[in-house]
Amino acid sequence: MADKHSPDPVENYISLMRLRGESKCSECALLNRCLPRSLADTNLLPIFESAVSGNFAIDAGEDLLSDETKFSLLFIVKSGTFKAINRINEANIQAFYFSGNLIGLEAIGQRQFDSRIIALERSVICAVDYDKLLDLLNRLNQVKKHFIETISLQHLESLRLFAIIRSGSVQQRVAAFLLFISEQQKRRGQAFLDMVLPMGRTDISNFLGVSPESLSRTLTSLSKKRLIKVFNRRVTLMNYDALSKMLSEAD
Amino acid sequence: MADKHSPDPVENYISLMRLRGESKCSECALLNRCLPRSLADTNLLPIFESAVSGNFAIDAGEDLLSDETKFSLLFIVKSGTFKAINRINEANIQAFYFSGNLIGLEAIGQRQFDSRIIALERSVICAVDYDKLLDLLNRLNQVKKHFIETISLQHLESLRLFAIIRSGSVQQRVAAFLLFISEQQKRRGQAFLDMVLPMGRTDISNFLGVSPESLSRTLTSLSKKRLIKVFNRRVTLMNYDALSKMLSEAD
DNA sequence: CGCTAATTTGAGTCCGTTCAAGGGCGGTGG
DNA sequence: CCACCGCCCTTGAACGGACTCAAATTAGCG
Repeated sequence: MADKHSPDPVENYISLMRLRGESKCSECALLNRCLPRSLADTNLLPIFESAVSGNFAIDAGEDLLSDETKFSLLFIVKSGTFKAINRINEANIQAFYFSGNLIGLEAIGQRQFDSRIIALERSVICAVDYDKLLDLLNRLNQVKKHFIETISLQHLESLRLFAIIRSGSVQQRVAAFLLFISEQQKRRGQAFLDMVLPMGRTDISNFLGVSPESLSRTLTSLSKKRLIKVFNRRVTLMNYDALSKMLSEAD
Repeated sequence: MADKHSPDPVENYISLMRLRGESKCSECALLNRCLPRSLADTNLLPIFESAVSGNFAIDAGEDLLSDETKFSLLFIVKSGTFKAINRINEANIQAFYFSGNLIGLEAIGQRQFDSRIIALERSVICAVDYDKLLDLLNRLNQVKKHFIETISLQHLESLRLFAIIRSGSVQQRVAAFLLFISEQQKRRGQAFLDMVLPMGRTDISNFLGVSPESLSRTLTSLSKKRLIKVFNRRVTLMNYDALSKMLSEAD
């Protein structure tokens, strides 16, 4: 397969992890949107922290893990973006992960990842030991609740994206994608009409199940309709409502 | 919207539930494939059973719940089949649920269902109180593990179906669907080459994001290639390997 | 500044949809 | 038991959107 990615991601992150000692949730900017959010300002936070293996940075284009990585760590994206590509179909992007997202929820059940996870830009990751976490849940009832809810919400989000992308025209898919990215930014408390796509056109088109050419044409078409403005990877939503309406309308 | 479905599903299943007192997991044929499977032959089973609200039957075409139903119960399909259709796009089938599947995992996070769930044939449902279950998980460590793994696996399954359906041609989508159904049968311990589709052509085509005509043509085309045999809703896989290969090949 | 890879644009083709009509199955009532 | 009817599924023909192939332009990077 590809020869560009790190030879042994598993070993890699363990060594990389040592580059940063920072694993204090109390000092993490993400705390109030993360699994232990209910523990802020309580004396239970250190209990959760004992499951945190550490933080580390990863460069653009580097693999976080491969489809042969055994599952033992859950990753939280502190900053940056990742893409998941499938082993079976290289040209198939399974998901994107943004700041605040958990990576590995789909791997819990089979104790094995089934996709390569690649950083799209320099990113920072927090690693949580799953077995330790599972044990701690009994003492951290709120975290138990949040954890299960998080998996559920991520599942729901997948289903919704699924529905839109499956049934719509290229225009609808692209609109849905832009709104999806916008939603991610909003969740992070950033401006949601002005955005910089962290991934290239090819990645987007693969994700949408569309040819890159069709994507390109659609973007210019939406620009001409004054619904968006495109400048390379910088996209501005000029008419949010009109874009939203496109999703539910016939065509 | 449609006026055919039960006026108030929430009230409905509570009354229907009384029709059957059977809520003994120990007497359930599904036990070894269900959440409390690790508790079989232990004295912990009654603890789990205390979260089971009851069993009830539901007729073909009836709603199990609507998109306005507040989430409080998790449903386990004891027998039969269900489809989930989206509120926003009536013609969009979000998922199928088979014997052994859990219904409601996507609703946990937002405490609200977002699709109508309709029985495709006469089916039997087991209802579990989610909050009770959550409390019990501390005492039932194995169930806690299984429960989270189940959500994870269901999520993974969605992602995989998603990937195939999104990227493939109609042939690939149809092949993937047939293999998916086959997989379900296998999981249930039934013959997996010979199957009866519980849903109509329109439901399948909606699920695959394809016109009913295309689906029909594809089925006859696959028949002519001797890959399958179709007789109404009865489908036989004549060449399992060839069908599998179709998923990964270019076209 | 020049290279390479990514993106855009253009033209032609094909696949899947749409629209329309014909069959077949199951249900209902005589 | 059989005839009728409605619905679902299949088949056919024509259209259209998205893909493919090919070329030009642009961005990113040393």
